[in-house]
Amino acid sequence: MARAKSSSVSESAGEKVEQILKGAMQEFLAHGYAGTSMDRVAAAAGVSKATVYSHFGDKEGLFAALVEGLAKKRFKILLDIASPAGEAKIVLRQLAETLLNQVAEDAEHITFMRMIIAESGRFPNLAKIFIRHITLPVLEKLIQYLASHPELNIPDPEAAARIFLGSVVQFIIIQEILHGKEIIPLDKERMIDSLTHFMLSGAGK
Amino acid sequence: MARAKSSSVSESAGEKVEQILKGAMQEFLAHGYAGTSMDRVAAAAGVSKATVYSHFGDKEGLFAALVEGLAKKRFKILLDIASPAGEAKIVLRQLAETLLNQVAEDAEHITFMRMIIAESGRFPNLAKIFIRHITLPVLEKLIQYLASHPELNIPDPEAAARIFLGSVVQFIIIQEILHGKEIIPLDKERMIDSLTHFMLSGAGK
DNA sequence: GTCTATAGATCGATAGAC
DNA sequence: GTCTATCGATCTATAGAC
Repeated sequence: MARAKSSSVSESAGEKVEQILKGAMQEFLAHGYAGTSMDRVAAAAGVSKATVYSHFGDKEGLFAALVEGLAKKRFKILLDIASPAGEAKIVLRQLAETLLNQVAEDAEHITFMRMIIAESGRFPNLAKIFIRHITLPVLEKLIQYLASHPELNIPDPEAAARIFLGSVVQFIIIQEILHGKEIIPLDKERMIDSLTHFMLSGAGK
Repeated sequence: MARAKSSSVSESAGEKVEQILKGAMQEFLAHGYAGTSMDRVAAAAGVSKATVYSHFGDKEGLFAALVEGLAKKRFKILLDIASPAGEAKIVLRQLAETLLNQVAEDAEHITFMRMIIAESGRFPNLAKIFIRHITLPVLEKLIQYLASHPELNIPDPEAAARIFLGSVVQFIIIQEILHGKEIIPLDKERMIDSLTHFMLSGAGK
């Protein structure tokens, strides 16, 4: 019952590593990089501090490993969202809807975004991992969609995709991350309606 | 030459206070909240640590005073930008242009935005000060402008204003704060063109 | 009011036993 | 590999001299 004290078998291959990553994620998301101590990471992971150091070298190495893993996870989620099919009016509406509902309600995602921005000064490479693995693929999918539907009459698909996703993400940042919904409330549906309205404004109807 | 050792006159009313605020801003912008020590603030301000504490109580009080001051300064700058006059096409283009050029090139403003987002989890009130003093006034001016020009045929000025400013701000966040311009470069002019295109899409031309 | 000096806690990182 | 114990530095905050 109590965990094997281990002697030879070494059944716990990457077991402690995952414990550490999980505990570290918890602490970094809660307190940011500078605000997180290695003692607390070790405690949250249920291992000793020395074990943490033996696996990840130092605090920065642990943080980098953590963010890369999270970015890949988020990458998957968002790419599933952005698989377009059907009429433009419906596709665009659904994309905005899913982003606003899925992301805005996901507290961990919110906190993750906050942390990436927070540490983007000291850790530019982590921000770039985020851009490369999350922002860029979603943007590219949308650009491709807009460009392959000439009936929409969009003069610059790349810029339009930026406007579309930028509006949605910034809405989430203001309402959720910066707690703006208590000060400037605005229904998600109205954002969705207006976004699709502008995107379809050039269509022949 | 050397500063008066002071004995009675007390010419330095809020002199040290301003020194402290200046030094603190420097340190907080460079290292974030948790990453900044009161020793370094005192050193950067050229005063003793005890003096810092006597004026601002504790670290959080100092941070709050700092952010409130910055918010008011930013508020002024952005409100000057958002004073609309003239034809819609030109007014909107100029607003986007000024925001993109003025804000994107202002390293201090970039860093300030990063810090506000970074600390918005632990210090929600600071984020709210930012929203109330900066985001809200600019948003309101734009809403008022859009609403008072019915020839633009904008169905929901509040949502449209969000889209306009959200696109611009998120563009700055991705390109500048998250270092995205090295990965997804995009000319500001194309953003401006597309933004005005969408906003004017309902006008009778 | 402003300083020096320091208390008391916590930090990142490591040595050494097992 | 993983642990305990600890080092030396640094942290926030304060006491006491001037």
